[in-house]
Amino acid sequence: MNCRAHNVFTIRDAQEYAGNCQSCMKKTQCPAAALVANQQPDAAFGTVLHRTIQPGKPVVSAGERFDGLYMVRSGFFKSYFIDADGVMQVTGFHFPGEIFGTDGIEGGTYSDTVEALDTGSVCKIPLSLFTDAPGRSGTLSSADLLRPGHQRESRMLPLLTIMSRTLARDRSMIFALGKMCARRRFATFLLDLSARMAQSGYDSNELRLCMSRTDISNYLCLALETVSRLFTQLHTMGIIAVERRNLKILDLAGLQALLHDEPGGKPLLAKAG
Amino acid sequence: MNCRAHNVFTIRDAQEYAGNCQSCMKKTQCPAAALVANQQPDAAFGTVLHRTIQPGKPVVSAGERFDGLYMVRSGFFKSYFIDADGVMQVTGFHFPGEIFGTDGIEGGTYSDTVEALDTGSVCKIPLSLFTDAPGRSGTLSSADLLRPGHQRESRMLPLLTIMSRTLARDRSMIFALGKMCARRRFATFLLDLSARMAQSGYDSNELRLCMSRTDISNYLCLALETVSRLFTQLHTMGIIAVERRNLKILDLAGLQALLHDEPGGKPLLAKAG
DNA sequence: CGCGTTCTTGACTCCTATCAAGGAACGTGG
DNA sequence: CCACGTTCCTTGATAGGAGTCAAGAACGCG
Repeated sequence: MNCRAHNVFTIRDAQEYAGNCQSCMKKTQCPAAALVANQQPDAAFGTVLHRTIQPGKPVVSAGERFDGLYMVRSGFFKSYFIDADGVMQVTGFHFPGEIFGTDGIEGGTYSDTVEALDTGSVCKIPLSLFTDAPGRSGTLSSADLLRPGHQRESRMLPLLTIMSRTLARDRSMIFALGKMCARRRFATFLLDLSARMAQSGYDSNELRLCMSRTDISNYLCLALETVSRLFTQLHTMGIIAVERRNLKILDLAGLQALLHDEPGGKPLLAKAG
Repeated sequence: MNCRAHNVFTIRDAQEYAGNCQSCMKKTQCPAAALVANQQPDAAFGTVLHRTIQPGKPVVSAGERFDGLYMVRSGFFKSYFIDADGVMQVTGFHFPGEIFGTDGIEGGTYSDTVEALDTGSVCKIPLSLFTDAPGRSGTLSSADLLRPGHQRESRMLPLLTIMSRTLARDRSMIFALGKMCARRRFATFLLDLSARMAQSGYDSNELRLCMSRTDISNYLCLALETVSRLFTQLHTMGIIAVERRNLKILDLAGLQALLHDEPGGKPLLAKAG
């Protein structure tokens, strides 16, 4: 447990290094960076570890002991779990600047395996960074929690925010799976990818799909063939241009329109009113 | 609607009363009870409010300002939201002893409407109870968070636990919607109800379905007719006995077996291996 | 070039939604 | 007590979206 932090990088083992939040490209979006900043440099807790991952290799594996959250520094990752019957479920894709690992908080072990889709790197953020008292006052008031914009010493807030965001994401996934037909689900997926690419600093119209068709179909809970057909369908419609794993959004409005018209699609079920 | 209860109840308005956690039937399962117990009686924060709800009336409505979590004291509740296109999604049912309201934490407003299925009562637990410093030390160590059994002053832990549990529940919902055929989804639903009835202190084999077939179908994202057919199907198979909203589980093993065999059902998709 | 992996395309089947109608329970008013 | 409308639920017939089976194309790699 070394912790000579800040400017000097310290080797921990062959793979892990004490990260330098000051120089990190993602420091503006990373919740850890802010917390590390106003803490004693020599504090034993709160050491952010940097690690590089080879394509196809796991960052964490399901069942491993929980030891913190992870932030994606570079590259793309997918997470999945395998249920009792051996059925795999891809639970998400992770982009630079995003956080994963919250699934390990409660049980003490991660429930998802997260692996790199290409070469990438992550920072491990110990949970203590969010929960231990900082140098100064560490207590929270509910006002802190309810006004995220407010700049107080509420170390816990980022964690709550991360979890709430995950909750919201899961909920829209439930909605997508339950109430949307295949095409609408697919359009939602593309728009989500696009928005997150933008968030991560990429061109939102120029997607490099880093995952296989199989991954996408599993994630969207559709058959592989259905996904493939949807790619060609939207291509034919002139909404996107696809060539292998490179995708261009040609008609954003058209793509968004797919979310609202029901092309005979799935259930309408109970309308409001 | 009276409120001279326990020792001294204080009137707040026509509906709300300061709850008395000491005498509450649910105090062993309620996260608030423990926290209230070791706090100054006259503290301004942390007042748990008790409220009775008429059938069909909302406890909270989507869009309302977040003002705490709720615990079900008695009765049954359903929560739902209505999306931009006016499609309703029932997001869950809540049993005595369970908590709802976490969906309001991040945005500052609730995203779900929660309404009573029959006459019931709830306690409102202010978030401050989990976040404000108690009389004594209020700081947390990660050890507290990772060892739930440990009896330390970690007020935050219950909140994290509640959120993690919600997260886990949502995830299994995603799995159910994405990877299970209608019958398996239905069996999962019944088993879940049964387990939670037991948790709430009822007979796990004798379910009084407090929600309509429409609610169930919406929740499971199936057509109303499909749900109806499933009731009769399992009835014919001798697995359950249904009469209106009263349901008896006659063959638990048989019900559980439905989870594992694939009767031609939905996708198998990517198997592990 | 052969071979494996990934992706596309086509033909067919089946689960479940949709349409349609009939029953059963409940409340209200006569 | 019975007619009555309303709501909730069941059952049947039909149709369509997406899964499955099967084969072929495109790419990457040794």
